Amino acid sequence: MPPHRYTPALANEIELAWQDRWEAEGTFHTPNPVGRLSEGFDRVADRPKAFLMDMFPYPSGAGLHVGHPLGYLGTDVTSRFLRMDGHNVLHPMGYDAFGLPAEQFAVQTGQHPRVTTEANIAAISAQLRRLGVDHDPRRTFATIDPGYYKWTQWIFRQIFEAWFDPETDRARPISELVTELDAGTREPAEGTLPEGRTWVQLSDVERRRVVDAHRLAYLHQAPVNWCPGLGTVLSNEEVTPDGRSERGNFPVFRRPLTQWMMRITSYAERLLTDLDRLDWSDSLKQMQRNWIGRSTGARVRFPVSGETVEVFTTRPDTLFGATYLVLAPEHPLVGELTADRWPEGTDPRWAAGADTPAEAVAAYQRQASRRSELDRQAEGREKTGVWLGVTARNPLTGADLPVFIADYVLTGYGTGAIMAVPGEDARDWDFASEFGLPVVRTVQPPADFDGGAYTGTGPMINSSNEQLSLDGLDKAAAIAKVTEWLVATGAGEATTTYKLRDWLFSRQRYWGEPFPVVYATDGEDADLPIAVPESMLPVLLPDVDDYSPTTFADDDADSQPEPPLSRATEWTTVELDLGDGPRRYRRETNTMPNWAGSCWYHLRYLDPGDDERFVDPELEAYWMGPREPGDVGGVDLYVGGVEHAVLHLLYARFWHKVLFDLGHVSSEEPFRRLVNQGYISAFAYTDARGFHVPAAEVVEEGGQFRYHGELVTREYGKMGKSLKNVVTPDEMIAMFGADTFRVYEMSTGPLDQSRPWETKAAVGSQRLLQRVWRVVVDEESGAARAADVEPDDDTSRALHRAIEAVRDGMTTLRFNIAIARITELTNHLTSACPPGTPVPRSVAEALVLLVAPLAPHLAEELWSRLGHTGSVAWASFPVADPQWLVDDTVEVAVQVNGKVRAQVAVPADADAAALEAAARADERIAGYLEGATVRRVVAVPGRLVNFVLG
RNA sequence: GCGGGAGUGGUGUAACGGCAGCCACGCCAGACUUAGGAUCUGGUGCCUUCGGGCGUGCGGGUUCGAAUCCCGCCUCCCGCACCA
Repeated sequence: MPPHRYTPALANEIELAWQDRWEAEGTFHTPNPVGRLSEGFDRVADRPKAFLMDMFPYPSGAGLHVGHPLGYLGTDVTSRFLRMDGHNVLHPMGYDAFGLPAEQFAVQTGQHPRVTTEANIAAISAQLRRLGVDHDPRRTFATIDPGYYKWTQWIFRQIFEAWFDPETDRARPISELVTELDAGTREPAEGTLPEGRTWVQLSDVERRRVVDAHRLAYLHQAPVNWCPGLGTVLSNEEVTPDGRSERGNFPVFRRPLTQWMMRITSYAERLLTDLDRLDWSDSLKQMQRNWIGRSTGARVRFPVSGETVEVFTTRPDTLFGATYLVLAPEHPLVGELTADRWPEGTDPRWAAGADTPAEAVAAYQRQASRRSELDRQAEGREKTGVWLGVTARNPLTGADLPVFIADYVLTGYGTGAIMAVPGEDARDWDFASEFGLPVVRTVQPPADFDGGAYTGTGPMINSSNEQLSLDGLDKAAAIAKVTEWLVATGAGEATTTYKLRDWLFSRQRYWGEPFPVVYATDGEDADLPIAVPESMLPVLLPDVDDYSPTTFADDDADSQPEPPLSRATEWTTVELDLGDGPRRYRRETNTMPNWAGSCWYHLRYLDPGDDERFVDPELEAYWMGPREPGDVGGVDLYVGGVEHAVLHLLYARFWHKVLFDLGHVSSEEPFRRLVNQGYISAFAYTDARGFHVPAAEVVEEGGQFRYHGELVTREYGKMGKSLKNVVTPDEMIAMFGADTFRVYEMSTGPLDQSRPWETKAAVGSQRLLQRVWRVVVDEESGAARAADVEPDDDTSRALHRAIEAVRDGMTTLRFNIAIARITELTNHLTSACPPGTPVPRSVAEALVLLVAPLAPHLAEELWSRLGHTGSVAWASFPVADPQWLVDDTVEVAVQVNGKVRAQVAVPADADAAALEAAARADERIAGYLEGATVRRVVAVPGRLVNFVLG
């Protein structure tokens, strides 16, 4: 073997040396325009900025497999490209380190979660460094750092001390609400005043309750997802569709409990409409739209025995067809409406075998609360419910409508009550069939319609009386007309509703951010939260002996949450002076959910050491501010997995908008452009018993797969320990070096595409880098082959075409294209400049610059062997000379009736007439045209000629 | 059920509406070698009577021209799902 060949051993040597040098020289220190990190800013002051970010990892003990770095490498290549192309690039990395896995590990081992978490962070950080990523090491942090979560608590305080003003459609400080309430210029929001009282009549404590009910972060007793198996409550987003916990797969029950909530629903409309201003994939936007779930329709009020039941419907046009009402079992009016006894002749199906309506209702409510969502599904969609023993009056027809409760109506969506129209709604039809309720069709189904609920379109029928006629109208016209009637008679109005619910924000866990909240220990205000003053932040997480929340039997729905912090008794009670003298308080013992820390970390990268502010407004404006009026601003490229499509991304957008409203940031959105990287999947193999065998030891023989000679079955799926198919970056680096690993990982497809892993295919990337090396370095002597000679025209054309295509691939995140064009150029140079001949310096240098973002260590080494002393990371990326992008002559296809019959060479600037003449001159084409009638000639300069024969 | 996306060689993929399969893996052959999981060179969609013919899931349409645009099917992937 030649002494100076680019082998894996040499690659490793080069890589380690350059990684040390980058660190020592601070090559990837990104200067801020002002403040602590501004040293060196003059070097980049005239550059445009680019802020690139990855979704930061959770430091689990398992470390990284080859799938994890895909996105990190995508941003790294982009970051390096943009730096070379004249941007001031910010590409930081941090760790999302609070959360369940670390806590569970702590519970098992008795070791503090901080210890294991920090060890895991160190391990992953070393793995990332070995990949050669260009993160600014000064900007890294973890969400568990007190210097970070101090500001998470500070932001919570901002949200707590704010309310949403529906008139201006934005959050405002709560003090402004109090001022307006005191001045009488604003009425408290609906439902926040005690019955029959006004603001001026209230005591101080009563006023505090009213104000608290307006806050964006508020305590609320409501049905929540209680998971006895985990000993904690969960957000809707953390519960799977079959009613189990996303983590641990335990049953989840709906239980009324007092918990912290965040009023994200106030932002539903803005979260929805601002999606249009973002550069995100359509599918991702659609997922958020579906989650927000906007529906337009009407509220309609139905009188029921002295009360009013308000329903939400998207089909007010079918009001003539409403034949009964259904309330959710948890609806607040159920108790009041329930009749004392069953009327004569009550249908036994409606009474469910109970002696009185109250008994039937109580039994049904109990059953509904205990039934997990899973049970509901297991029973299919069979409709159940009971009658309350009362009827409502249809405001339009005056008809009596029996009022039921049933669990197919959900509390928390719309008004938690519906008008049932069995003729046009499948669920209502099923219920009506089950309970023998009448059906009135109000939309004419087509002649061949074979029964059931008709949900299609058609002219209105059976919809007329002395008050109103909708007959013959189409859906839109009928909705408009009936809505007008509802408003005129006071029976309802048009409205919009959302599927999005407020965000359940407290958890009964140890390993999370403590709330900066205390309560008085006695008095009538003892249940009212008080925010800990800014000066007392952070509220540090205390040490405890036992990290586990009290858990219960999976199915113990009646159990009560007992957070671990409630056992830290010397922490939970505290004497503070909050302005009115020292007083004893008890601390909030819930902690924040895992999502809190990731809601704002993009802002903290701008200067994680700032102890005065959560972010310097000047830095925020520079790195994230809008580029022109109306621009949303935000991170320029955010890359991460699609699994965060609704949870993290919705929460982070919400927090960012609150901070925007309160004037703390100038950007309206956190992430301007977002790309979901694909997944790397892998083959796994099972033996005859169905057990997984080590994938690395399986060999293919004639289309069959064998493990130690034994026939095995191939499966395709995730990479995982249990499937015995994990490949780690460390293994790849040992086998090939980090640069080969990077190039291979980037060469297998566009960044957003999923792809299968195939370790042995990486030799292709290895060969490419070896050829690049050989073009620049003489393998025998180790000397650079570059010489000051002019490249020939073919080489210049190959070079400049490659430059153009590589730039395109880099900006569109299609690194596979960039690598393919680099390969073509390299292959050209390999044959144009065989060993022993000189390589034009301008071409060799350009090649090194082209590969630098992809294989940075190799590029640094070659750049220095070419005589440069500075880092290639800061060299200028080549720009294509347009002169070399066009050929003097081009080969043009000649078609006859759309089929290619010949190639002719013509000058590149030949016009249509010249093209046609050249084509006709071709012998073969002349043969085709002879004796035929040419009906039409299409000649596209530079592309082709097509003769259409008659 | 509703919504979104995708179907191209044995594999990963590439093609401003303009010569389908760039670049790789694999495979075949050769060179250099004591050897090769090294390196280099060439070949590799299918059929063929060697003229050519057929090929981008299937069927239609628009167009001089369709992998690409439109319509209808089929298959696969993802998300949501009793949301009134």
